[in-house]
Amino acid sequence: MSDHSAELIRIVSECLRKLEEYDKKVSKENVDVNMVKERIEEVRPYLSLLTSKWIPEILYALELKGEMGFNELKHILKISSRVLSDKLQELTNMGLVERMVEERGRGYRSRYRLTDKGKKVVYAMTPFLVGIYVYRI
Amino acid sequence: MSDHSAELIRIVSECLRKLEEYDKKVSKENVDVNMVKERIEEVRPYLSLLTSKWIPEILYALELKGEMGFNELKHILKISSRVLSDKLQELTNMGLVERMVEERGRGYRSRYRLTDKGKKVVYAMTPFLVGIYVYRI
DNA sequence: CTGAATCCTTTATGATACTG
DNA sequence: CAGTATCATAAAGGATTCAG
Repeated sequence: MSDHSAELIRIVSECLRKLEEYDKKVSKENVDVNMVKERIEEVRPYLSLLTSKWIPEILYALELKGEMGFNELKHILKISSRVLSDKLQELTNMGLVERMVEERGRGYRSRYRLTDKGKKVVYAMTPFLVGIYVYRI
Repeated sequence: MSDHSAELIRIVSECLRKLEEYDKKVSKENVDVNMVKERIEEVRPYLSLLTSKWIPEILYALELKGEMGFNELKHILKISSRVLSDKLQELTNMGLVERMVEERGRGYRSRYRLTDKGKKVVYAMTPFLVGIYVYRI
C-alpha cells in the first residue's frame, strides 16, 4: 500500500489536470522542427539527473528521511559501496547533496543531506514519482 | 532563450511552491527506515521509464510536435537508426507510443505518436523538464 | 524511407577485498 | 563506520551495411 499522503496526491493531481487541459488547448499544427530541436537541447543536460539508476533513489531517500549515513543509505538502497560512493560524490559536486563529518573518538561518522538546490530537484521530480505510481501509468 | 509558455511556467511554479510548503510542514523526526525502503521499492519500477538516455527525449519530442516520422525523429534527436528503432519498439510495447503506417506506392511511411498513456507520462515529466530549466537548478 | 542485422566500443554497475 | 582500489561483467550506445 502506498503511503503517499493525501495532500501530496492532491497537489500533484491538480497540477497534472492543469497540464492536460493546457495541452489540449495548444495547437500542434505547424510546430517548427527547430523549436523542437532547441527544446530537446535545453533539457538534455538536466536529464542525466534522472537517467542514472541511482540518482533519483538517493535523492528521494534523503528527502524522505531528511539525513542519512553512508551505510544506512547503502542498506536501504541495496547498492554497492563503490557505486554509492561514486554517486554521492557526483551529487555533492553538483551541489545537490551536502556531506557533514562528525568526529567520534578514533573514527568518524558522515551524514548526507539535500542542499536547497537538491530539494528543488526533488520537488520537481515529485509529480513524476507520485503521478506515475498513483495513477498506475 | 526558452520557449516554455508563460502558462506552463505558471502551472509548474504553483505546483512546486505547494510541494515546497507541504514539505516544510512535514516532520522528519522519527521517520521509519522501513517506510523509506518501501517507498523506494514502489517507485523503482517506474523510474526505469526514465533511466534510458533516449526515452524522455523521444516522448518529449512527440509531445511537442504531436506526430513524427522515423527519420524526422532521427534527425532531431541525432540518434542512430538502431537505437531509435529499439526505443520506439520498447515504447510501443509499453503502450506509450503508437505506430501508424501509411502506404505510398512502392514504399511506405510510418508515423509515431503518443498514446493517452504516453501523454500522461509526459505530463508527469513536465514539472521536471520545465522546473529544472526555468529555475536553473 | 524505414528499419533489421551485425559488430564493436564505451559506460555503468557489481562483487570482493582492504584500509584508516 | 566510511569509504577506496581492483577486477569482472553486463548493458547501452554507436557505426555501418543491407534489404523491402
